[in-house]
This record gives sequence, C-alpha cells and structure tokens, in this order.
Amino acid sequence: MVKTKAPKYQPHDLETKWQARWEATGLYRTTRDDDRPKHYALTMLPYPSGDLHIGHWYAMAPSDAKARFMRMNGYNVFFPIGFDAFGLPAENAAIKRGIHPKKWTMDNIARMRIQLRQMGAMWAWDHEAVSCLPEYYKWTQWFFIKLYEMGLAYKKFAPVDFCPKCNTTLAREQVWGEDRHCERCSTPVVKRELNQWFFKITAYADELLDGLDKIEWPERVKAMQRNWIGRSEGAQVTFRTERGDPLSVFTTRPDTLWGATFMVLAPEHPLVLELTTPEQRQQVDDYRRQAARQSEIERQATDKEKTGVFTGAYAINPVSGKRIPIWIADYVMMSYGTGAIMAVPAHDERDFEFAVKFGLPIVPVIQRPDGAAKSLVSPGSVRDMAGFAEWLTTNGIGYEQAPVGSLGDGLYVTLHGADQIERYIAQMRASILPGNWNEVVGSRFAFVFDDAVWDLDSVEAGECILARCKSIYPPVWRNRTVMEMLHSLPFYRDVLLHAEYGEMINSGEFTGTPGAEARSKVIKWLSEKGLGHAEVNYRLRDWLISRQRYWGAPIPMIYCEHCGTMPVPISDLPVLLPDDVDFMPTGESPLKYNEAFRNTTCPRCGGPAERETDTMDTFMCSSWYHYAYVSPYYKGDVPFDPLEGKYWLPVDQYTGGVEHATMHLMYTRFFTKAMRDMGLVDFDEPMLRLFTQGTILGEDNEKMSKSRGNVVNPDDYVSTLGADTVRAFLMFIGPWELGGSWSSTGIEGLHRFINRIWNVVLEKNDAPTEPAQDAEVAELRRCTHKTIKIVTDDIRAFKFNTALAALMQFNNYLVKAKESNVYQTEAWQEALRTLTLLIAPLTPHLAEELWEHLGGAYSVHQQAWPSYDPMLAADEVITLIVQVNGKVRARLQVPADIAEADAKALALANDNVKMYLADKSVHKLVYVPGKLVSIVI
RNA sequence: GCCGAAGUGGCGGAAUGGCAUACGCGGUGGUCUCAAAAACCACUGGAGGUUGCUCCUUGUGGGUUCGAAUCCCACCUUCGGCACCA
Repeated sequence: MVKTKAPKYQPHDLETKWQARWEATGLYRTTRDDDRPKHYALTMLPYPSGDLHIGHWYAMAPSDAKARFMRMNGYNVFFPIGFDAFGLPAENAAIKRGIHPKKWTMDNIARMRIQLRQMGAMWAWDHEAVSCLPEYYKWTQWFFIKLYEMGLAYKKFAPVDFCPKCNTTLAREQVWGEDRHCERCSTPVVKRELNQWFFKITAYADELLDGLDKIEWPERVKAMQRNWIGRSEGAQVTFRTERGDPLSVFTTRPDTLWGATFMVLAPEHPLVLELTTPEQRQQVDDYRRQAARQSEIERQATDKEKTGVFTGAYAINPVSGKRIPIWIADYVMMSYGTGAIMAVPAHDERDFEFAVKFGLPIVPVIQRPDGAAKSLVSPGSVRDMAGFAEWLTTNGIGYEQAPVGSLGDGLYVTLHGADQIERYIAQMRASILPGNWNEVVGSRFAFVFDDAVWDLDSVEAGECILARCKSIYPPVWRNRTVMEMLHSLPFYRDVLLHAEYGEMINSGEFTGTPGAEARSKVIKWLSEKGLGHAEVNYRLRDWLISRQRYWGAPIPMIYCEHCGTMPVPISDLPVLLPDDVDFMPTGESPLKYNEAFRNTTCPRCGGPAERETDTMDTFMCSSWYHYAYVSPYYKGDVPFDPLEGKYWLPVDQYTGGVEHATMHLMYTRFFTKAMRDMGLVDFDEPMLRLFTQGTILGEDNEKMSKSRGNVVNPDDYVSTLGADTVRAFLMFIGPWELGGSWSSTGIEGLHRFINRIWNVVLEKNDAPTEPAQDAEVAELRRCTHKTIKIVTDDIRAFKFNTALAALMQFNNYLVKAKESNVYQTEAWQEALRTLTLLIAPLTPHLAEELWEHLGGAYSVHQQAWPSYDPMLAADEVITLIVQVNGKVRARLQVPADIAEADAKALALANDNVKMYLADKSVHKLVYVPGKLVSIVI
C-alpha cells in the first residue's frame, strides 16, 4: 500500500498560529446569552510570582479542558482570569533589590500574561482583574466600609509575630520550624501586641457550618471546614468564688458537674489578680509572666508536661456546695470559651493529669459503660492465696499470677460487670487478713478492709480511705490522694479514668440518671435553678485583616481626636497607596512614616486627623474577585454590574488547591453571606461545586523546590513538544485530585500519541481495493461510539487520565483499521471527526488544525459535542466467563443476546469445564446475563 | 490523640461485587539503516508445565458471598489537616 506522508507535526508554529486566530476572531469573548444555560467556570486566582511554573499548568490546563467541554455541550461558558497582585513577595523584592513593588508586580503580570496565552486556554481576557490597581482596590476598601457599617469590623489588641533582628512583623508563613524562627535571618520570633482590625466571621459560624450541606464540595474540604469551625454544644455554668464573684465556665459535660473538684483559669484571666491571696502572689505573678513570654504555639504543644499554680482562692461548686480550689494553668486558653474551666479529673484526661501531678482530689461521677474493673491481690494479704485463686477460676474471673515488686507473687485480677465485682468483693471480705486491704478500681472504686468496704464516692471518703491505708502500710505516706496512690501502679492505669457517657453516680439527686439523657436533664435543671444554660462554642476565631505592610489595600479609616474613628466617605474612595515610600522595615507599616498619606482632615469636623496606616490581608482581595470578574473595575455605585452578576453568578465550578480549604474558601463564603445581607446578591454560597486538584511533584516524587533542583520549567517543553503535549501529559499522569510526579519519559510517550493522531488523520493511504464488509463497519462504529461514551463520562467527572487512555485505545484501533477496507468509508470519516472533537478540550490547537484539514467549519471549539448511540455501541458478541467453584475455567464467545438456558448448556458442554465437573453433581448454577455462568459443585 | 485520603507489576496507574494488571513509561527481541537516533512490529506480574494448561499474586489477618482489589471487622504503613478547644 502506498502512503502519502503527512506534513510534519510542528506544534510551535501551529499553536502560535491558532492562538493568534482565536484572539483575532474573539473566540473566547464572553457575552450574556439567554438562549443557552450559563456556566461560570473558575480556577483559583494566581499570584504573579514571576514565571508561570508547572504547578500553574497542572491547576489550570485541566480546568480549561473542563470549561471547553462544557462549552461544546451547549453552555455559555465564562472562564475568567486575573491576578492576586498585592502581597509580601513584591515588598520583599523591593527591600532586597530596590525595585518598586508596583513595577515588580506589573512586570511579572506582563510576563505571565504571555506565558498564560501559550497554554491555549479559553480565558475571557476582556474580563481580567488585577487586584493591586486602584480601580480594583477601591472596591476592596468599599467592602471594608460596608462590613464596618454592618458592625462586622472591629478593632482590638492582638499579638503578631515580630522578628527583632529584621525589625519587622511576619506573616504566618514567614515563621518556620518548631522553634518558630524568622524565614530570612533564623532569629526566633517574638510576640507583639498591636491594635488591629478584625472581621466578625464568627457571627456566621452556624451558617458557614450548615451551608456546607448545600454545596457539592469534596467531603475532605467540608470536613476540614467543619473541623475548623469546631462547633461544640454544652452549657455555660456559673460558679462563684468564696467571696462571691461570679465565675462562668463552658463545659460540654454538664453531667459531670458533681465531679468538678477544682477550677482552672487561664493565666491571663481578668479575675486572677483579684483572687490571688497574698501568700500565693509571688508564685502567681511569676507564672503569669512566664506564660506571657511563651508563644501561643509553644503553649499548645501537647507533649509538654502540665504546669500551673494555686491562687490560694476557692470557689463553690454550685451543685454540691463543696469548696474547691482555684488554680491557674496554661493548658486553659483565654481565647476559647470563658477562659476558665471546671476540672473533672475523673472524666477528662487533661484534668486527670493535672490533678495527679498536683495532688488534687479525683472523684468518679460517671459509671464506666464497659463495666471493667481491676484488682491486685498482694502476696500475704488473703488467708489462702491458692484457695482464692481457685475460687477465681471456678467463678470464671480472669487473673494472672505474677510478682508484685520484690514481695513475691500476687494475683492481677480483671473483672467484668457489676455481678462479678459484687461477688469478688464479698469473697475478698471473707478472705482478707487483718492489717491488710484490697482495692477494686474501675467500674467501681471500693476498698475492702477486714471490717468494712469503703467506696470512693466523695472527696471526704477519699481522705478517710487514704488515711487508713497510710496507717496500714506506711510506704504510701507520700501520696496526697487515693488516685495518686492507685496511679503509681501501672496495672491500674487504663481503668482509672474514662471520658465516655454513662450512668451518673455520686451525683446527689441525679445519681442513677442514664448516660443518654444525663446531659439534657442537667442542663434543664441548671436553667431552672438559674445556675446555667445551654451554650454553643466555636473553635473558629475572628479574621485578623490588619497587615503592617505597604503593598496592600490601605484600610480606609480615619482617626480624629474630636470625632473618633470613622470610615473614609465612599465618595473619597479609593484611598490611594502612595508610590513614594521608604520600605526599610521598622516593624510598622511604611505608610506610618509617609506624612502626606497619614495626615488628613476629618470628614466630619474638618480638623486635622490621621489615616489608618495598616493595609489589608490579601485574602480580602481574593474573597470577592469572582464577583469583580463579571464586570472588572466597575464604575457604578456597587462593586459589579448587577445585570452581569444576575446572569453569571454564582460560580458553577471552582477548581483549585486543597491548601485553601480553611482560609480562602472560608473567607469567600463569609464574604458572600455578608454580601447577601448587604443586598448585593440573592444567594448564600459563592461556589456551587468545587474540585480540588492534587500537587504535581518532581521526577523524584518530592515537592518541587529550587534547593532540590527538581523544578520543571514548562516553557522548555512548550517550545519543543508543544503546549498540547504538556497539557495532555499533565492530565494523563493520574487522578487529578491525587496529584502525581513529573516524568520526562512519560511526556515523550504522550507526544508519540499526539503524533500518531496526527498521522492517522493526515497521512493518506491508497483507497482499499475491496468494499468494506458490514461487520467491519459495524465494529468501527461500535468502537467510535463506545469511546464517545467513555470520554464524555470521564471528562464530566474530571477523570482526564482515563479519558485519555480511552482515546489512546481508540487511536490504536484506528491505526489498524486504516489498513483495512473500512478506510475512507463514511464510518471512517465519522471516526476521524469524532476523534478530533473528543480531543478538542484536551489538546485545543491540535484539534483545531485537524478539524480544518477534515473540512470542518471554524472553530472546532464551537462544535457540538458528539453524542453516542447506545445501539451502535452495543456489543454483538460477548465473552461469557465460566467459573467452577469460583475459578475461571473457560471463556466463550457467544452472541450478546444469548438465552439463559443456552448459555448454561454451552458452559456445561465445554471440555475444560467437564474435566472439573468429572463425576460430581452440579450443586448450584448462577447465571449473570451478559457476563458469566458460575458452576458450584 | 482526633478527622480525612491512600496502599495493585520494575514505575505512573486501570478496574468499586463477575476475565486483576486497561492505557502509558521502562525493559527485551525484531524491521528499517553503513551505523545510530527516530519510527514501526512483537513480547513483557511471579512460579511450574505434558504449552489447546495449572498454581500463586491487589499492605497484613479474619469474615460475608457461587464469586472480593472492590463489601464488613481488626491491624500495619504512608501522606494531608487539626490538636491541652474544656
């Protein structure tokens, strides 16, 4: 057969040609169109770091492919792009190299625009938004003022990380390592208290939580947000100090109130100074000073041993009336709940640890649900050790005989259930020798003496028990509490405390209340008595938006000595960032030293006033950028054109990195809810669907970094293999949500595939000499339509890797079919057109070129997505699997519509199957239509 | 510690109750060439074999089922998030 060589595939020429044509014809310009359903596709706003790296490609190319797919499926697709242009790297470049942040940023954007165009994405460049331009940040400032007017912005003192050597405040990501040192000079950072602006995101905590049920986001991201919001239900209970000051605590376990044997306040708690007795003053002051020096992170290190000091003061437990000591400790955080806790050491691990360390009393008030208890029978403590052991065995009680220190062998007994415990104690009472005791711990805490059984059911009981034990066995003189004594025995440790719900015990009138209703009953009772009420607490904190930096949107607030704090009048926006500032770090905003900026006049009294000199967190800019896109730099009196917004919003499909799960994605949801309450939008959630892609790793399976030297520069591959190859390879690596590693040989393989497509479409064979058989044509069409189905389903579900695998398989089939008589039939032409349309979202330039060669009308990207015909895709012949006792013994080619009886008969008649059946009788025959016959013998 | 994701050939991965290892990379052999590269073709999980076949294999151990990579239980490893949150 004679072949006419196709022109060589020259990706670079072809891609620049089509990019120019797409631009010239305005192919991706987007306008409202009420005849088509709209689809707002969005990929996360890039930061203009300088060069487009492979990570940008990995995030954006598949997102573009999906947007193109939606467009071919009849949607009016809006796929905008812009730049998150404020932020630290620009300012650092200014400090280090003397380039103005604006110039650095705008130069980077200019370079990235060119690189982004090389990707061949369908971006609506006419909607580009750059967040550092005054026309943009005017609206960022507008949002600040609106939030302020709604009471959602407020100012308070809050700590920032500060590097004493660089003399500058640091962002969270600039603080590194366990020892929390400065990213640039490795000096350990210190905390500084500064008066800063916050947004009251906590006002929407419940809505942010509940809204998660309404959006199609990955469960992983929703779980992270739920975790971050950290809603916990419980009660607020008011204790009183002995002097009478109210002292409120938050607890999730009001059912354990009777077991609250002490209280702990955060060292910063305002009541501490008043409560501390003169004798304890010195210790408390020292501890408070030490706690203040530590960073929040240091304080929160879990593995650290508990510390604390006694204030000398006492409180009254409101339910038991008992006098309990008040301590301070840094394991209690001022920022959560009320900054004070009731400590229930018997049912909280932290309180237990604290109580054991400081000799505070521990009383169990909740029954163990598992009924487990332990007892150690010391050598010589019972009348007849062997007989006792025998009694245990005959009563089905488990024990182990092992040495107890150097005293000889004892019995380590494990009990289960109230009945066993009861009988054990009775038996022990009968066996225990005078001058000894035995204890049962766990499900019951009972001390068996020769004349009585004492239960640990109150603080006082504990004291009596301990006193008697000391008189019997002096070596325990050192122990301050019964529990401390028991804790010294490792055998007991796992049954001393539990945090489960269970029947209330030792709790006055509530004793006997079942675990399931304990919490609600106690809360109801507390409310009736006026001692407390149901309460919900959140882990979520308000959003700190002040940055002591130059390169950000100035916070539009004015401080007047006479009129106080007030927002800049809307008509005066934007508050322009001055160009002429000194960036040298001082630990404060460079704007503070710009007199022309700082000094202003009061909009109310006209007198001299000062501007706020801090700028805003860049997460502010990115909280509303998807609204800006619909009409960038809008000139009206709201941030975006309401008509455009009404048509395009909200975002239908968002894609981006999972690293934004709790910051950006939480802030933008908060913004949308606030915007709804301002009357700007009529929906609750900004992004209906979210897909989070994984990370692209270096060839060595490690995160790409300059120091590792495993960074891949996409430009190198774009110039040689072409953008289409890079795009398609990134999509082929593996499931998009899992990320994957770069492979320089893998991308060659993809390039080969693209070349094979090129050749199968463009290389001309001689016409076949014989006409094609019907069966051959049917098979070709079956393959075509099956491929349409797979590729459609896979791209819709972001499974680009398997979509490409299906296309490779289809192409491999076409390479063979080309040598047969189906070549140049109508079915052949259908196959080539289909192949071209199916690859259009993945490799847009290649598809456009091939489409032109096939005689299709410009542009391939405006064509309808091919539909598949299930009748054509259906198999005529299937492989019927025959199993004998679950093992495959034969594969039969049978008509797809074979009758059950025929299939079974064929299976049983197969020679290999017969060998396994031999003379045995068939016990069961399973038939799955179209799949298999399973024979059980 | 809690929450989440993942574990399959030499490698990336496919298959979510019915042929394990699709597709690609790598490897081996071949065609073409003076030669090489490229391209193309064939083979490629392991072990055995009487080669028109068998056994083993999806992190480990159990279970459910005619049948399990897939469902259930327990455990191990890796990665991500949160972490003294009362």
